[in-house]
Amino acid sequence: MSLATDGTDKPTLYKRIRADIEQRILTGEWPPGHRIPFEHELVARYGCSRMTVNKALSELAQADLIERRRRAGSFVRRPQHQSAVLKIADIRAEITALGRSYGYELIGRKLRAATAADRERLGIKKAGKVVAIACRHSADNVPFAVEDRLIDLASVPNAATADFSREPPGSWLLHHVPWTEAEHTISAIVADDRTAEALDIAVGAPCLVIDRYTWRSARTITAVRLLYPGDSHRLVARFKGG
Amino acid sequence: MSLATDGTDKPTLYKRIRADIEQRILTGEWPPGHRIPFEHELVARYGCSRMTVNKALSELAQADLIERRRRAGSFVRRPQHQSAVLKIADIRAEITALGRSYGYELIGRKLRAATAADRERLGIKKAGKVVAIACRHSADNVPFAVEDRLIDLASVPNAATADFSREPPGSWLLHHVPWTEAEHTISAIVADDRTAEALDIAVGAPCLVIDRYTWRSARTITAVRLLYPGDSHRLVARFKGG
DNA sequence: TTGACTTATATGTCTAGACATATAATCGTA
DNA sequence: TACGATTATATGTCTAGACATATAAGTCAA
Repeated sequence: MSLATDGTDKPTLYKRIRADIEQRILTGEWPPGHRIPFEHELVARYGCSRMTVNKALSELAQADLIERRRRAGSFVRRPQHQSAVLKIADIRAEITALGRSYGYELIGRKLRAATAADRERLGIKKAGKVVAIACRHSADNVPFAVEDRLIDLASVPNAATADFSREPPGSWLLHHVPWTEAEHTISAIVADDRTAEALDIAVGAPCLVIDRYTWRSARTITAVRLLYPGDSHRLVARFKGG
Repeated sequence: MSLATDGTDKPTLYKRIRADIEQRILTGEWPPGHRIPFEHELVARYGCSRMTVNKALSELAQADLIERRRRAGSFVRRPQHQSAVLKIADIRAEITALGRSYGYELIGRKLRAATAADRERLGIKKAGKVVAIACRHSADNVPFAVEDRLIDLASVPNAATADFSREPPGSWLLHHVPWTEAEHTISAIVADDRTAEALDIAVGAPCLVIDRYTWRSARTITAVRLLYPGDSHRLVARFKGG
């Protein structure tokens, strides 16, 4: 999206209009509630057609910077820092991006009929089979995160025979399931014995927890819980400019 | 964005085109890498002008569902669940939305010359004054979160005289600073004595930490740390369809 | 003052063209 | 075969219009 232009290239007109307005909003020249010039006024100012300013304003509206009201005009919105774009990177990508070596280790893997707890966790009602996987990701041979995953075999049958001893299940799924939606829940716990050992931290140390529930057009695919040492890992969410 | 339409209203054509394509992607009919029909083919299929299908495809590209390549065509992208929209609600809104009563309490407030630690935290270099605020938010009279905030008076001079004994500083800032950008960092810690007392939890209990750094066009506004009891609070981030 | 009706207007969507531009594919040459 | 030049083409942007529609504002009657 809106990159930092170095000024050498000539941006297109609608992008210039969008950037102009965005800057006035960000510097406070046009405060929240301020009415932006009407489309026909911008048409006159920039000497272009209405479709061009409309495209600029539509994108600003999509980014929640302005609100458009029929007959009334377009208005600067109040900043809503409750909505931020959170980057939850693929763990391997995250580690290699830091210039560290990625390591993966399968701890356990079971194929079983779904227990009541499994069905609860996957949000499915019918009986069926699941694959349960426990594994560990490490950076420079230091434990980075432990993963505890359930895959619904009704949705992903060939996960039954996949080899997860070398390829992480997340990566495998990414390449074998067409398109998914997901919901992430973030919380904090303290490490119990098992977790402390797996992450090589002290019992009682804080851990960041990411629970991800993934589905595809109303069918559950997988549920995964990732545990990170809480003092060394951080999630960064940047507002706007995604 | 894409709401569940009840079918009674007739969506506009470009929205229908966008929804049609989105559904084929989400159901897996068009898997990642699949080439979407060319614009001129969609023009023929829907019997509309090119600008209309272009608008639909442009929005799908903005949502990262497809990738557009000149001369080559438009292609379904691989799902990138590393990017999710995190809703960090205004605390009062979050609590009242749950049907619970919101409570606010100012714990401490100091106006001082910025210490080295203050300048570090706010990312400023010059000497100057800051306001340091500690306060607590509660739901149904149970501690919900404690807040530890620093405001840069060079950027927000009238914060020096604002009354934070009734209005939370976050809410005050929202109404007195035109527009801001922010970066959030999420981590986990265990409660120390002071935190445990403020949140009415046990020492050593897990806490979710949100550090928010807010600025406006390269000027620091405020830095805030929010501590939530880690076992009772959860952050939810939904991928796509925000 | 209040409520119902009318009107003006800014935005929402759409068209049938146009030229620009990046680049995949082809062709020609060393 | 390898590489450089050419060409074809899908997307990117833009225009000068058009009609639809929601709604703020004005009008008028109870």
